[in-house]
Parts: sequence; structure tokens; C-alpha cells
Amino acid sequence: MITIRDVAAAAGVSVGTVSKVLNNMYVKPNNRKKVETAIQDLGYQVNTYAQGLRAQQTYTVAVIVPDLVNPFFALLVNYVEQVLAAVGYRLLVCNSHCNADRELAYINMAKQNKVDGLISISYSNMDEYLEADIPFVSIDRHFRYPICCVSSDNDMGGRLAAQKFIDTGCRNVIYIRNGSRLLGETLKRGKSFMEVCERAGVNASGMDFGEETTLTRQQIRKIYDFLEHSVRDGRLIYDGIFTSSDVHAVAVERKLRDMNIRIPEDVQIIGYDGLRVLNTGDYAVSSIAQPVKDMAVACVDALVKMIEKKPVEDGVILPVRFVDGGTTR
Amino acid sequence: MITIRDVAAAAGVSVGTVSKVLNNMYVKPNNRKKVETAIQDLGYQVNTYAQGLRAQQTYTVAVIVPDLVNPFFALLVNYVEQVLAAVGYRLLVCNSHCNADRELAYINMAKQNKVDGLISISYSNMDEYLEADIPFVSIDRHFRYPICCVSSDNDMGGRLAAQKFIDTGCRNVIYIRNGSRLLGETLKRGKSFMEVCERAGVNASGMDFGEETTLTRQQIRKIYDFLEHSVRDGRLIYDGIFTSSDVHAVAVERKLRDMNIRIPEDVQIIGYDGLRVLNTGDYAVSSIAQPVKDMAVACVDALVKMIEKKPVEDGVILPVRFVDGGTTR
DNA sequence: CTGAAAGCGCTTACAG
DNA sequence: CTGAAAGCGCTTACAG
Repeated sequence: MITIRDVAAAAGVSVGTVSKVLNNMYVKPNNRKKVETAIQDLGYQVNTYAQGLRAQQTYTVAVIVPDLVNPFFALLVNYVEQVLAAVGYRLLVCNSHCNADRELAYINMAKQNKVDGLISISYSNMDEYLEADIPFVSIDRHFRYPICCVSSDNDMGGRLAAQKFIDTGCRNVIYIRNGSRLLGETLKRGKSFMEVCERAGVNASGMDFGEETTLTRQQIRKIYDFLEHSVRDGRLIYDGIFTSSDVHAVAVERKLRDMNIRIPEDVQIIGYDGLRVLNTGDYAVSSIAQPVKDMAVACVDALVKMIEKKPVEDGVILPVRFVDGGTTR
Repeated sequence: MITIRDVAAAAGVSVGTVSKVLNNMYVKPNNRKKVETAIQDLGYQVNTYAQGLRAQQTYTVAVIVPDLVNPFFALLVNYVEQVLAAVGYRLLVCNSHCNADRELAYINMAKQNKVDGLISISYSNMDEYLEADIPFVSIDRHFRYPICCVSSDNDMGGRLAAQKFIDTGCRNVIYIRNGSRLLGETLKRGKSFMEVCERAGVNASGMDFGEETTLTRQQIRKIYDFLEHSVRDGRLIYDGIFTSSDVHAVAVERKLRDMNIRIPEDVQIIGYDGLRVLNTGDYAVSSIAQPVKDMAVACVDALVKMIEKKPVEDGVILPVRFVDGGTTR
């Protein structure tokens, strides 16, 4: 491996001078030139970990997501990496599988300066482990500390879904969700949905399938059971189903098709996220599309500011839009 | 930050002794106990980057993929991370966007011991930058150096697709692909497909939509155009379409539906990858399913062996299977 | 403007 | 068995 010492020797200057060239500090033009050629000739590149050990900075950021199986998380990580790379940071990915220990391990890495900051979609209770001074951006969730929280406009999302059902004449709708109740922001999806429906005289109920965050096979089975038991006189009692994610919506759609219920004629479905089939095809279902790229930009933007000790607003809410995926009229 | 020095002071021993406890070397039981309590009390954790600087190892591995938008890559990274975490490695994700410079940056990181090894799905010509001694596992691609290459059984995949078309009475089939021709392994998909078809007396042709690796909007348009021009007397001239990925197959399916061609009655479609809608629903199309989790395990297994200077076989080929996604009879 | 030296948090021969 | 010291590749006061 070629070190700064090799470059210094080749250029006939001290390591300090090489370091100054590396860090764009003033060096006599003549020396700078010699150093630059030496760097070229030797193919030298700084060891950023040694740099980090010294500067207590690693130019590495970690993103904590439950997994990359859910395309929403995969897309988010995709864009986060893209934006981070553009500003010179690397990305460590931690799939927490909603395991608090794994999340803690990364928080500890941050405390020890092994990563400069964290972006997290977390569902576990880690309030007490966070410290006010570690750069941390949360998605969809608020913490005790005034930590920057980036989210889509969940309130607006709920309203848009409600309005769609109202406009198309639904009379009895339901909101289906599951997942942690810790995520302050996402709870607004259902809340505003119900409020708007009720205000318009549409009967709206909610169904919570528990705290588990990923939609396991068992969870899906519960939803199936629920749908099977929601039939009266051969018809589904609901004519509009809004779900907390597209994955839920796809499961609902599949079950209803199996039950020979026509979509969108008999019942309409709206998911949340705005995912496309294989991320390139049509929208999987009608949905509230989150601006995932803008969310990634907002996260990175806030995090880098925090790393650089600049002031950061403590909440960013980005607009959503309704997208037609064929499961609405 | 709590360092090894703090622990040593608290335990009343030298830093060397603490280090030995950390590395499971022999320490007098009494001292070991004191160190362990000090570690507990202070909440100390080693700084792995300092460790790495010293040991020239970082316990960090990088995976280079074009992006995480294609669910196949996202799933692969998902499992790679999972398996790596289980053996104590972190994962740096590099979305190359098929940009050779980005790939090189990570190869250089490996050369400088900033990552211990690389797993790569690469489409650029980086043979010359690789060195025989950096731990490197390639997916679907062979290099000049005898680098470990993990792939699904592309040959078998092509045969399975061909056989399905043969068994269901197809008379005129086509293989549609695009992407780099550098990827030795994936070319076998089309090759064995054509061979098996021809041997069975089924007319088989191939259509290559160029070197670009991601299926851009323009690429999709070209495929659309091609399909539009493949109609004679109101019917598609092909009755079986095999594509190099599921993303291609989904595009083909959408276009054909728009053209009012019945699938699978008039034409059958088989993709490659075996992806499900939102990774949880039904198979997006009939397909040749890659054992993505096993591939991740094989990659990590080989890479860790290389890092530990153990011998590694230079090729791993994992079996595929046909999955029915409704686009075949 | 530049060089010599200290130190970031570790590990590992080397004494003792 | 353990401690003191050197050194991994850098940066940054501090002299000069």
C-alpha cells in the first residue's frame, strides 16, 4: 500500500506538506506540483480510515431500515446512497429486521465515531440510547430529542384517499393497517382518512392488525380471514379499502380476486407508497405516492448539516399525490 | 468517547491486557474479570476502525450493484447484508449505475484496505484494475484472473424455458435480451434456450436490444416498436417470448396487453429472476427463479474464505427452477 | 511557507 | 502472565 510517506519521499517534501496538498491548504506552487506528480505516479489515494481516526470522522453514514425486501425501503436506500455519494459519503446498510439490538449496534457505532451519522426507519424503542449530539435523521418517527424527522405528508395522504372514495360514491369504507404505533407520523394516514370520510357522511372504520411491522405470512392470513368474514349476502360490506402500505393493498387485492369480488367495480382499493410492479412497470395498485427521492434528498441534506454542526429544521414534510393503479374508479 | 485507555485505568491494568481480553487471548482470570467489569461499567466498545488501521482489516465489505431499483439487486443486497452481519461484517453499498469510475473507486478502497473485500455485479471493463490478491467475488461474470464467480444455472434456465415452450406446443419463439456482453454467464440463458428449441424443431430467434445494462425508457420503447412490427395478419408471429430478465418480461406483457394479444393463450412469456409483485405478492410473470438467497450465501462464504486466505473454488453455479406467474399455459 | 513531532485508538512483538 | 513502547496512516498545532 502506498502511504503519504511514500508520496513525501518521492516528492522530496515532508508528509505535512503532502497532507496540506491533500487538504487544499496553501503550499508553494512548486512543491504542490511535485506532490501532485508524485501522487499521480504512485497512484496514491488517502486512507480515509486513518484520516477518520485522526479527524474523528469517517465520511461514512449508516442507514437503518427493516429490510430491502419492501421496495419502498430499497428505493429509499437507493436514493440515499446516490445523494450521499454525490457529497462524498459512503453508505453502510443495516437491515434491522426490526431488531432493537441491531439498531443499537449502529447507534453505538455512531457514538464511537465509526459512522458520522445515521438515517433510520426504526420501529423499536431506542429513545434512551440516542444522544442529543449524534447526527440522526429519522423517517416517519418522532423522538424525545428534537431529532430531525423526514416524512411524506401522511395527513394529506389520508385526505386524498378519503376524497377519492367520497368522489366515487363509497358508502362504507375501512382503513387497514399494521405496524408499530411508535411511528408518530404514519398514524396520521388513518386518522385524517377517517376524519374526512366521517365529515362527508361516509361510514368509516379502522382495523389494526397489530404491532408487528413487517407483513408476515400470519399477518396476511389474518387479513384474509377478516375479508372472508366481511361478506353479507354474498357481497363485501365495504366498498372502499385504504391500507397503510401498498404491500397490504396487494394482499387485499389478491384475496378479493380469489373471492370473485370485482375491483374496482364492487370495491376500490388504495394503498400507500406508490410502488410500481418491479419498480418499472405499472403502479401495483391505486395508491398515495410518497416522494421517495425527495425524502432521500431531505434526509441526506439534514444529516450532512448536522454533521457539519449547522442548524437543521426539526421536521420536513413532503407532499404526496394520488396515483391510479387500476384499483379505483 | 471511551477508549481502551479508560478501560485499562478503570481496571488497573495496562492497555495491552485489555487488548488481550478483547481478543480472547490468555489473561489471568482475576484480571480478566476486572477488565470485563470495567468494560461493562463504562459501556466500552472497541473502535473497529482503529483496530482496522492497525490490523489492516476493517470488517467491512462492499457490494457493487448497478442500483437497488431492480428488485433482484435489492434482494441480493438484502441477503448479502444479512449473511455478512451474521459473521461480523458490515456492508457498504455502492450503486455503480454501471459507471466504471464508481466501481473503480471501490476497487481502490479494497486495495487500500478500507474494505476487506468486494462482491460485484459489474458490467464495466475493469479487468485491468483488479489484482489477484484482493478478495473479490463476481456475480454472473468471469474475469481474466481466476476470480470466484457465483451465478445461477443460466444454462439450465434457458433449457427450462425452452422445454416449457416445447411442451405447450409453441412453434415460433424468440429470446429478447439487452445488456453487456461482458457477462459471460448470463449469455448462456439465450444460448441454451435457442439450442434446445432448435433441437426440438421449434423455430427460435434472438433479439438483442444493445449493450445498455439498465432497461431505460428508450430501451423499452425499442422493445415496444419491435413487438408492434412483429404482427402479421393481426396476429403476433411469436407464440413464446423468453426474456433475459423479469423486468423485460413485464414490459413485454404490458405492451402485448395493450395490443389486445391474449396471454397466455396467444403468446406465452417467460422472464428470468423469479420476482414477485412488491416482493411479497404473486410472481410478476412466469419465470426462471434464481436462488437469490443461496447466491448471497455463496458470495459471502467465498469472500470470507478469501479474506481469511483460505482456498476457494473459482465457480459456484446454483440451480434454478421454473415458476408459474400466469403468463404460461 | 514548511518540517518535525505528537497523537487519534488500537495490537503485537519484546522484555521482564 | 503483563507492561511499556512502537507503529498502523493520517492531521495539526508549533517552531523555525
